[in-house]
Amino acid sequence: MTLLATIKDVAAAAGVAPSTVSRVLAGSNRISPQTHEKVRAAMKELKYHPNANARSLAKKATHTIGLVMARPVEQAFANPFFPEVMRGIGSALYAQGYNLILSMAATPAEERTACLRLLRHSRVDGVILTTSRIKDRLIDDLIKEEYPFVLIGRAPEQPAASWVNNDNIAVGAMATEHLMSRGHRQIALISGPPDTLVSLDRRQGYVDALTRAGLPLRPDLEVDGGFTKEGGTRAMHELLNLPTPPTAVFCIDDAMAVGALIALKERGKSGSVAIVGVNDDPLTALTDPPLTTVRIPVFDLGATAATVLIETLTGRVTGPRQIILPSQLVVRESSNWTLG
Amino acid sequence: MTLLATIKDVAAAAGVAPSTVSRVLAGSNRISPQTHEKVRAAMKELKYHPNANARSLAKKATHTIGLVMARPVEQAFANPFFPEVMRGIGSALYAQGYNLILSMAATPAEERTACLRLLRHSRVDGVILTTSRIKDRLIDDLIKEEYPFVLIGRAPEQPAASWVNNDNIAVGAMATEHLMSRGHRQIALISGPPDTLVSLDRRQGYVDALTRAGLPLRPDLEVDGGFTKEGGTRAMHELLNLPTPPTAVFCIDDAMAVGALIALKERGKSGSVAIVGVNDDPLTALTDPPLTTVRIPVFDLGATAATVLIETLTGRVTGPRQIILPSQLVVRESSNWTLG
DNA sequence: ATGAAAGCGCTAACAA
DNA sequence: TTGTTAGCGCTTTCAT
Repeated sequence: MTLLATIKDVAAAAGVAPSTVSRVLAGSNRISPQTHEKVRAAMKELKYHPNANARSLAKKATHTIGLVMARPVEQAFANPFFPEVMRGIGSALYAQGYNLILSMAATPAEERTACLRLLRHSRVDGVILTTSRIKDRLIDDLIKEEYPFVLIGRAPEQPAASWVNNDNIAVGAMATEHLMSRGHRQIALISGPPDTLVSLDRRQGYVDALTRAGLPLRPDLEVDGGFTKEGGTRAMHELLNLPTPPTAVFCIDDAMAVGALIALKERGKSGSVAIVGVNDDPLTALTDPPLTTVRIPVFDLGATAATVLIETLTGRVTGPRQIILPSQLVVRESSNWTLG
Repeated sequence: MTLLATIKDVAAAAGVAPSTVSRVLAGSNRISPQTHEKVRAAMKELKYHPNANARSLAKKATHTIGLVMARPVEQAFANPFFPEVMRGIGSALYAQGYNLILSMAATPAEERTACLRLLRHSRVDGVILTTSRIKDRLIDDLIKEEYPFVLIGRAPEQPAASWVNNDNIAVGAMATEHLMSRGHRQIALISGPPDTLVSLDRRQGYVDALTRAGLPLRPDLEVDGGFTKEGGTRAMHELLNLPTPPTAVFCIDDAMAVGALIALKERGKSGSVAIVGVNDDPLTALTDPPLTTVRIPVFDLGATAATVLIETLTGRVTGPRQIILPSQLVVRESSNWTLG
């Protein structure tokens, strides 16, 4: 602390000009081996470390990206999606020497102001968003103000946006087809709010699969579970109260699937209704019964988003990039039996 | 993007000097209402946003703190402790207008370099560490270089360090006493590596409780589960293979407790050995059987650490602060029966 | 209450 | 290959 050495101190100690030190720092090749050596020695001697703020100011770039996550408290981090996506982002950034500023917002409004603040104050060079809303004011703002960003999800109304997403329609189809292959015909859907794209897309896959199989859609079999465990429990009870309850349920997220399992247990019906979730949360392998689920490449989603953003920032890539990553069905006991 | 307005632009537009604009920005009172108004108007007009880097450079403070987490991949974020502690930190920082730079390291060595880099390059004003090792080189460095930091955990060898911790000894005692109250006398311990303080402290509570009750310590009943689910399963199998197996097991973390439950299920012994975990991971309520656990105030741990760090940075508090937060037993079915 | 001017530590032409 | 000289955008004495 006390008083850190500056580039001038190093220059003086090495008997060169500050700009020469700067060149050494930047790894310029237009520098003689001898001076390079002298400068390096002076740096070591003085324990010199370049000041990132000064550099950012001069270069108009921070080498930092922002990650903004808007989650109501109850969902927050209970859902392991977010930690895992962060790990992916972190690993890509680390590999490229970038830093990560994390901002956790409780509401979309907070998210918007926090995100714009980071960008406008030049604290970050670009941002990664995990929004999933169909209509997003923040995205409009980012495009209007020309800030670089990458979405984890997709933005149907904004063709100019870069994003990386998993194949949510395929996810829904995979889960539903798996259940049909086990003889089910009355397959319910526990989904999330209809203004989220994940929810819509996974439902679409469900609808597609049923339609292809010539099965009718039953609106009474579609319930919103709000992406929470409790919501899943509530939704499952609702379904069980139906005159003709489903024999299988596709839950578009593990948390709700786990909630559904609880409801079944409460009704003494464990194992009599097939359940499929999505995400492959590490703990779902040990639910009772172990949960069949569709594994999303969450880590890769994060890593890819970060990579795309950095490529955009460095100009290695121009124009929007849109990438879809594949998912994979993991069959466990909660659905692995045949109806009848 | 294009070209952002600077303080000079605002000054020109308002017909004042840049320093005056700066004063408005800083909320100085030595400024007339009229000029204040003029300046505010110009800012709005020009969509002015102060540049954080320039400010940091001039003020030698970033208003940003760093959070460095070292976790081998397998533990990483599977353990909900980290997301939750981050939420706590985030909420306190948000309230004070601070930013958070997150750095995820895979090894202690990476953690050390990443942390020191953040500080030395003046990217952050201070850091929060979640280390739990007894002897930590990073902490020595931080103290030597006089960087502000707060630990989540404790640092017995460094009385000058600020930290916030939960009452781990009480945690161990609580769990053990609960098991004794249900008639158990052969109580095993599945712990973590002996070089982590959490592990040692929770074991200490276990030892204390047994000793107070006049029960002997049986070294064969103490197994290292490495803080992972798989480790817990392995450890439980080991215990079950003993000539005199335990009737109850205190696992110092939920992940291992869940692993232990799996081992019991694999051996067809579910419900015949009492299990207690620590953390109250949201998903443990739905294990089979639901897990008794000690709830740690994880969010508060994070929020308090952030608050203490900011108080240190702003000089509101000087000298080390050391805070212990209480935990709470949550009895569920995995242990709630009496040995007969 | 306000302005002028000198930095904060680094980069980037432009010269030499 | 190296040095000189302006900035980058903001804060902060020191005057007035």
